Amino acid sequence: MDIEKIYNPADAENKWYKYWLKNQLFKSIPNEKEPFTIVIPPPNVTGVLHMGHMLNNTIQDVLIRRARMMGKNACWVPGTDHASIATEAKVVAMLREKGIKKSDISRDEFLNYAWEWKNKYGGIILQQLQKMGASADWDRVHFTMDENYYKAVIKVFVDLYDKGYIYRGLRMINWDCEAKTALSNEEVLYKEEGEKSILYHIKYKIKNSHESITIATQRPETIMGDTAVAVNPSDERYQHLIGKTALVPIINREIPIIADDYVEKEFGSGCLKVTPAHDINDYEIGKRHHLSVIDCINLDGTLNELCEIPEYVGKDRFEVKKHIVKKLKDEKILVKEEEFITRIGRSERTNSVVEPKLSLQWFIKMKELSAPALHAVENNEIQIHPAKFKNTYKHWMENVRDWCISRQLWWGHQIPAYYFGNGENDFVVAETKEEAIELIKQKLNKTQINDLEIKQDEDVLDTWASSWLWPIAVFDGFNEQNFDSKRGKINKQTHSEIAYYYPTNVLVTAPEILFFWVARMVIAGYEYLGEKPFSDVYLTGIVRDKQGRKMSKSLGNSPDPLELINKYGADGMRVGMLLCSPAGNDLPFDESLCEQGRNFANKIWNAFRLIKGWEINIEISQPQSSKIAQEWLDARFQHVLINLNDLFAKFRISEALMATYKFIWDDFCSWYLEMIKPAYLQPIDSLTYHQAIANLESVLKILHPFMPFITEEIWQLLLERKNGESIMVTQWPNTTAYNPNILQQFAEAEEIITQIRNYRKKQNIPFKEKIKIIVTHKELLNHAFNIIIIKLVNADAIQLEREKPKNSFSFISHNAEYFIPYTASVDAHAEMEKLKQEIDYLKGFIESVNKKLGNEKFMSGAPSNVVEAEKKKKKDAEQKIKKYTEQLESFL
RNA sequence: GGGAGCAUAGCUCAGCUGGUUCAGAGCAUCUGCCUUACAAGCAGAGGGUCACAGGUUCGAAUCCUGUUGCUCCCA
Repeated sequence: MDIEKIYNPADAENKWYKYWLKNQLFKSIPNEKEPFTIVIPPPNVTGVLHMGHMLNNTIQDVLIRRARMMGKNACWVPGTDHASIATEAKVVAMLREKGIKKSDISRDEFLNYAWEWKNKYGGIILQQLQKMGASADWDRVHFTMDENYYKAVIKVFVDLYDKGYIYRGLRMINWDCEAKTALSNEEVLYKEEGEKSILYHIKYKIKNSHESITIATQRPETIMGDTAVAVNPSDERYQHLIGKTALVPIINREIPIIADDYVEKEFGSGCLKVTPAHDINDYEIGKRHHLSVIDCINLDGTLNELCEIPEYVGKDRFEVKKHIVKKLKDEKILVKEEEFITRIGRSERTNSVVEPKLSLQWFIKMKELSAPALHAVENNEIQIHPAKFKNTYKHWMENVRDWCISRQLWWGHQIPAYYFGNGENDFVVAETKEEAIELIKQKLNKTQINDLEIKQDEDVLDTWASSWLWPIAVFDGFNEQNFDSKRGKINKQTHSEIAYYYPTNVLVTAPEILFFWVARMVIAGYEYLGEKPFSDVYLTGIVRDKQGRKMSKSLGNSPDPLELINKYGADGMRVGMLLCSPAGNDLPFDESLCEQGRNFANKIWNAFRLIKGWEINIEISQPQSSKIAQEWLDARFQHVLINLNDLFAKFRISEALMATYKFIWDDFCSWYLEMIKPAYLQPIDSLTYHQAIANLESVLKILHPFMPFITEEIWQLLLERKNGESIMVTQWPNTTAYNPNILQQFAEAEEIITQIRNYRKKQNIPFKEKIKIIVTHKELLNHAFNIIIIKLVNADAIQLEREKPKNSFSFISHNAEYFIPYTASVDAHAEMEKLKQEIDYLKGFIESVNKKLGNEKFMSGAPSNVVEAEKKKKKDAEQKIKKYTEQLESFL
């Protein structure tokens, strides 16, 4: 067979991915096997594959492929997330390019465009995942706005409302005046270095007094919303003013001067104007002091009539700011302008300055609902890897806040609340309009309500309020037949898919969404099934560039994963990704890691090429060296396999890969293949050949989860395979008892070989030149690996001689002394110097051991095995000294 | 401001309840080699006051305290 010298991944990848699909090897349907389930963290439909996805999905694929080989019914459910805000922004931008404004079209028209957009671009990322070899069951693709999923989300809203967990309440929210939407905290960005702003010191007159008080603010445009002035209760400067009344400049409204601990004495003038409608802290102060709330800014950022200054009404907040500063200056009320650095919140999407705003929003009460989720992690029912995130999770859960779930957007699940009047309670919550009408009738005690105009809430739900149902909804867990709407629970046993796949096994995701998503899935799982959604949570690292910056589209510092795949192969890329990714740590990604992966692929390819290139001669019998090699490799493989299984169990994926890597490169290629390799152009015996093939097959199996393509390619070429067969459905090797002695013997041989190779190198003895090895102890002739030593260092034999040979290089390995007669002139002086140094070192070593052994406290305090070990160290060192001394003497 | 975590070789990290797995791995670097599977390779080598300062102990990278520096979360 003519095999390419260099592995070419592109062809193999296409070929085998198609083959896997064609033979439905990723497909999972419930059967008698034990399930192993992973639900994908659904990527945004707006997304294209980035390095974070790559890492995340590679890990999932590794886990799922291994589980499949372990004989489980492996089910990896793929899908995407509708990403309310991000997608709506994309669609709005797309429309803008076409010259269409969102405000000019109806909700339905907009949604048509949005669906069109989703259908066109929403699947790209899933196709990209196929390039990296994702073995997901593509018949199970889900989308958070699929018909059934949508219904589930609405059902859950209604259910939680009926259970009393959902309420409508006034809250200070982050408002994006440009996008006219509420933002969650995580959608508000702050520049790391802060932003320059000006702190204005403004004089407020005191009522019935000639005195005034100077407040400091960076938002003079909100003074018309002031309802108090606050000072620190311990601030001596202002003691006498507490309880008096101040006058808001320009409009002269009377407001109290109050004392509150929140005020920092050192900041600004130590005196704070309180504007509860426009600042979150002020809002809290306002609540403590029962202040009124004057909301003088409109949703679009313009001022309204509540500001009491007609010329400002309808003007933008920033424009008003300019006017007001000028006016205050003119009236000499503005006494100081001070530059300072502050954190200004900006909308992630529009970059506009976020306006804190009081608004009626929908909330989920979290305290009670989340209690089981807290306990599940506390008592390790759900394990988080790495465990250090357990604390973070606990802390968040213990201080959980109510969840604002409404978003002022169109793309998403429209809130199923129906209003029939302007009163605060003139609404009902129902899954359909028809049901809503029935409820309204009941509420109003009427049989006909034709005259009423019924309007559904305009807002949609936070995206997380749909994706938190993901592990249940992808199995259609909320369908009518199995959802007990009286209890608000899913009947697990009557639902074949849920009963089989739920709870899933592992969730692989980024630590950033531990709360937004992971915690909430756990909450939903316990609420609807009384059970956790997954047993293990594997938190990946965050992929960063070499400078430690997070990879992001805006920075443009993320390499295109598809290009990396083109360059290094999907397998190479996967290895590169995994090599640098211990769980939960940042991983500074570097392309050279993929290169390492590619090189590794090539290494295996060439091992295959070597074995396949051998010519078999059935006449010859197996040499002893190959027999030993096989025995050793068997033991070594078992040793590694046990370790590997353990690492997988602990989710130490990058270490598992490294263990596999080292086994293949060092043990299999560097040692085993060299041990059995026939002399140049010589044929190999049949037994060794077939053992080598079988060994390579085992190697490919443990490598398959990491490098699916090349392992399939070689596996298929290695032996004749039937159509439809694949390495991915072969059985993961079993662990069996193994002989640890042979590992020890190999370690000894390895040391001897290394010593001899070093000697050759130092003396410049070419490998072709045979050397002689002499021992003086008969039992050394019995070492099992002697035959291998002879082969690998090209010696003619290991000979026994009665006398220690003079004029020889000698070394000690595991208390055995070996001699190699000098072949050329050797610098005797240098050799003696080296021996002397070695002896000096050993003497010092013995000295330190003696100190320990002479220490009575050590002798009585340390366990006996430690004392024994010290004694042995001493003895070994003494023997070495003796031998070196003899050698030294042989030079004289 | 509150909380959590981290600091070990040039880089990325292992190192469990203190003691032969105790200072380790991979990459990078350096030195020889285009040796007959692989130069995307082979054979070797160098490289660390385990952040700093104390303490506990017969014994500390490991436990305790403090200091410094970094990261994350919440406000």
